[in-house]
Amino acid sequence: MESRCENCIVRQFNSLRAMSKEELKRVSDSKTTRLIKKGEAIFKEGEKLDGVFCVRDGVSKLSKLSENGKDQIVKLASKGEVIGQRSVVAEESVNLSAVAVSDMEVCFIPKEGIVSTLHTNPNFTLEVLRHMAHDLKEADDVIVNMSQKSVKQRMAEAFLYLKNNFGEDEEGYLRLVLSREDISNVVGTAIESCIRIISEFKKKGYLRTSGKRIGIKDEKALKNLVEGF
Amino acid sequence: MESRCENCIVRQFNSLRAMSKEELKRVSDSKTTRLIKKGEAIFKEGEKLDGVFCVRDGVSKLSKLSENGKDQIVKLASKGEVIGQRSVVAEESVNLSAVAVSDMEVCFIPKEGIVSTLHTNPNFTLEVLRHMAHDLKEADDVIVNMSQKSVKQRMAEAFLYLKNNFGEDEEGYLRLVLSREDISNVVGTAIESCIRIISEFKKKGYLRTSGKRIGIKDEKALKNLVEGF
DNA sequence: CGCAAAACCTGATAAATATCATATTTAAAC
DNA sequence: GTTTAAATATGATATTTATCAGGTTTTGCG
Repeated sequence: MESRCENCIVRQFNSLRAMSKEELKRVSDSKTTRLIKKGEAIFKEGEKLDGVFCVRDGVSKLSKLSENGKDQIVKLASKGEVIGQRSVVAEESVNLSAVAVSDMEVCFIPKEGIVSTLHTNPNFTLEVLRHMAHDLKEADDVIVNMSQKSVKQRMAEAFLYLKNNFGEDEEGYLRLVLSREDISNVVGTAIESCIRIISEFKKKGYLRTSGKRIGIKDEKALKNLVEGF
Repeated sequence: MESRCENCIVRQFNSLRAMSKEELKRVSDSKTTRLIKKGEAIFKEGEKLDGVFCVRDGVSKLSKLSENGKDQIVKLASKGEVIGQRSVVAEESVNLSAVAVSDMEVCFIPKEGIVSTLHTNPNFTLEVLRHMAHDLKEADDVIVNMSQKSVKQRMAEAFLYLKNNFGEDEEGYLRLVLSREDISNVVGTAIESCIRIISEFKKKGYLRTSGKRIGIKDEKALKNLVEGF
C-alpha cells in the first residue's frame, strides 16, 4: 500500500496536485489512512471537521437528512475526490453526512496543512475553487432535474449516471451496487416507487437484474426517456 | 452616482473586499456600469462571459431552461452579489441565464483583472472560494427541499425567503414583486398550482395580496407548514 | 443449518400535482 | 382612452406519486 501522497495516483484527480513539493510533504507527514467498511460513516451532518478526507478507494454517499426522516443523497464521491472540503474552507460544520456504500480506503488530512496552503499558494486555492465551481454547476443541474423531471426520468438518468461514473463489471452489471433504498434516495422518491420503476424497466427490456445488481440492456431507450420521448 | 469601486458600498458584501488597493484600482478603471431594465437579460445560458457582473441595485433571477421548456430559478441575486463568477473561474460557458426581475444597475468587470488577481492574491481567491462554498451549501439545501418537501411547503418557504432576503415595503407587502410565473419557477411547480396555493393561503389568512403584490399575514403559520405541522 | 431481520416486491388505494379549458382581471400598446 | 394581449384565477379532470398492507426473497448470524 503506497503511503506517500507524493506517489499517490489519486492526487492527480484532485486539487492536491497544485501543491508544491514541500506543502505536499507536510500533508503527507500529517495524514493518516483509514479503512471504512460499507455502511460505516466517515462523518455526520452537523459535526465539526478538523480535516478533509481524500478517497483512495471505494465510494461514499453524501446525504442530508430532511425533517420527514428521509435521506437525500446529494452526491456520490469516489476515487480521487476530496470530501469535507467545503466545510473546512467555509469554517462551518458539515452540512452533509458521508457514509460508505462500498468498502473504502480514505486518507484523513488535518486541516492545518490545507488551510495554511490556502492562504499562501494561490494556485492551490484556485484549483480548489475550480473543483468547487464544478460541484456547484452539478448541484444546479440536480436542482433542475429534481424540479422538472418525472421520477421515471430521474430513475433512467440515475442508471446512466452510474454506468458513466462507475462502469460495469465483467458480466455487464453496474459496478456500483446500491440498495433500492439508496437508489430511491438519489432519485428522491419513495422506495416502492423506485422498485416499481425498476420492474417496469425490466419488463420493457431496458434493464436486467440479478439480486441487487442491475444491468443496462437498452441504453438508448433510457436516454430517450430522459430526453422526454 | 458613485463610480469608483474603492468607494462603492456593495463591495463590502462580496469578495472584492479582499483585493488590495492597487488591484481594486485596476478593476475600477476597467469596469463599466450598465443599467438593465426589468425583463432584460444580462446573459444567457451557454454564452461565454468575458467578465463578471457586480450587482449594485435591483435583483436578477438565475435560471436554467429544462427540456420541457420550463425555466427553473436556481437563485435570486441582489445588491452586492457577483454573478458570472462560477463561469469565469471554471473557464466554462455559463450554465445559467441571468434576467433582471427589477430594474438593475450592474458593473461589468472584465475577467482579466479578476483572473490575474486570482493567480496572485490568495486572500482574494480564498474569499471567492468561501462565497462559492456558501453557494454550494445553499444549492444542496435546495436539492433536499425540492425532493423532500411538498409544493405547499416549498411555497411557504419561498415567501419566508422573500421576506428575509428582500424585506417588506411600507404597507407590509414583500418588497420584491415576482410574477406568479416566476414564483412557480422558484418553487418548481406549475403556474396553476402556484396560484391555487396562493389562493388557499389567502383563505387561511396566511397571506394577503394586492395585484401582484403579496404580504405575509401569519408568518408563524407558514413556518409551521414548512416544518411539517 | 435454521431462524430472524432486513431487503425486495406487488397490489390497492389515497393524496398530491399537472394539465386542460375557460373566465376574469390587469397591464401594455396603439 | 380604447383595444389587445398578457397575467391571474378557478373548476374539472387526468396523471403521477406516495402510502399502506401484505407478501416473498435474500442475507446475516448464532
